[in-house]
Amino acid sequence: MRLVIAECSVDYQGRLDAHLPRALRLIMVKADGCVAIHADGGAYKPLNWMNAPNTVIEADDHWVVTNPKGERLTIHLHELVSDTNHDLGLDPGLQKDGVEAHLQKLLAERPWVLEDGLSLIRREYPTDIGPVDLLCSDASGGTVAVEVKRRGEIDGVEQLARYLERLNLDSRLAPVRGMFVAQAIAPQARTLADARGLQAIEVDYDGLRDIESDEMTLF
Amino acid sequence: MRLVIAECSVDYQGRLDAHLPRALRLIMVKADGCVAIHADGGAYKPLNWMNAPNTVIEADDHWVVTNPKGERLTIHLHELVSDTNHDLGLDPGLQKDGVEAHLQKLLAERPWVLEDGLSLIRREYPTDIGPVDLLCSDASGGTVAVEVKRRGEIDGVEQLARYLERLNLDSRLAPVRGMFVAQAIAPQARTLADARGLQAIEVDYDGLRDIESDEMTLF
DNA sequence: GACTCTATCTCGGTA
DNA sequence: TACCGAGGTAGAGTC
Repeated sequence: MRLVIAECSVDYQGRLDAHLPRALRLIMVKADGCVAIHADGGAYKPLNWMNAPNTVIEADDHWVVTNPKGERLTIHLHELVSDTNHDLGLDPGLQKDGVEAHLQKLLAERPWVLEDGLSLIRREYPTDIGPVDLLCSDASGGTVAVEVKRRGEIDGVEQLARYLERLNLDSRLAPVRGMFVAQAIAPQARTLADARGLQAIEVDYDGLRDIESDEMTLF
Repeated sequence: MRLVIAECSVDYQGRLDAHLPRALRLIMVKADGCVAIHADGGAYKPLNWMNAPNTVIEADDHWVVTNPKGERLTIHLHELVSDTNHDLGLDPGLQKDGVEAHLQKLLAERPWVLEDGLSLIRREYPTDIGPVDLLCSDASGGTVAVEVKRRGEIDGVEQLARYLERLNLDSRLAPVRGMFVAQAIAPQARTLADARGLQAIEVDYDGLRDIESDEMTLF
């Protein structure tokens, strides 16, 4: 990773046009070639950047970064303060826990915690407007579409309603009822779910994980 | 801006739990106190971060960054390679051109490019769930609600449908038809627009700008 | 402060 | 590859 501190001005032409007036900034060039221009504030987002894959052409007083999509970043270097380089090697990567994917997986493995007798037909059941998180069948053979969210907001309820509309056009599945599942459901989301005739269920993520680890220790 | 290159491992507990195994990385601390941990690849997004406002407590072999929301980032420093500091000062900021606001302005000035005979009633026409981008009247005196997006996705169609529902409650306007306009419309958004009886129209931003500059040179 | 919507969103998954 | 949805979305504007 190359770190350059320099007085610079920058122009970007690509998905939009943008210009940075002359000022002292950090220019970060990573091993994969991506370039980011940072000011001394404003969270982690750079002022300007160019992602890999790209080509950097370096002249005395300016760099031109281009990519295959035809975007172009031009950095004019007015005064160089510092220029260092460190080989960091490959990163082992981030381990995450507690996101929607994991919650969905936990529920797919034990749908009966949502309702007695519920069993999984398929995860990510496809429709022509996108996949339904879980398609299940209930104790009496009816079909249930389940939308899983980490936080249950109004968007998610609408998403589920859209899917149901589509699924109910399929005579092999109809009638399908909807179940909105989240770790926490906002009051407005619950109200909308009620109005649309959808069940809204809060689940305890840590509780599910405990069930998982209990099941693991059985074997 | 402080730049630390170090062999480190990192833990984040907050909106989710995340862990970074030991490796060589860049730790960037900006003047406003925000912290970002970068690997030598992977675009501009850091592996882990903590935005301002926060508090950094620095011990010999580890840092603890906490914020008022109760999130916590712990950085264990195993081996320090480099530690530098530069005062960059305030940044004059980025100047942008070509975002949704501009596209909306271009269309407001010449709605007839969307449909022959279309004329503007008002931009940002208010409803009780938010403003409609453009409210227009067509050649036969009917009312048209236009939603403008840079990229047309399913959310935008849903947004337009909600506005129409509201507008059609107003007997002075009803019936109002909907027009979904974007530089590029996703297939699923088009499908949903069709199902909702909404027109989906792609417009050429550069073409609109050319018309604008042509009009400018006429005067 | 709360709500809404944009974004050069980024990033991961999948067909 | 293109497309879709999630995100510790962040950030800006409005009420």
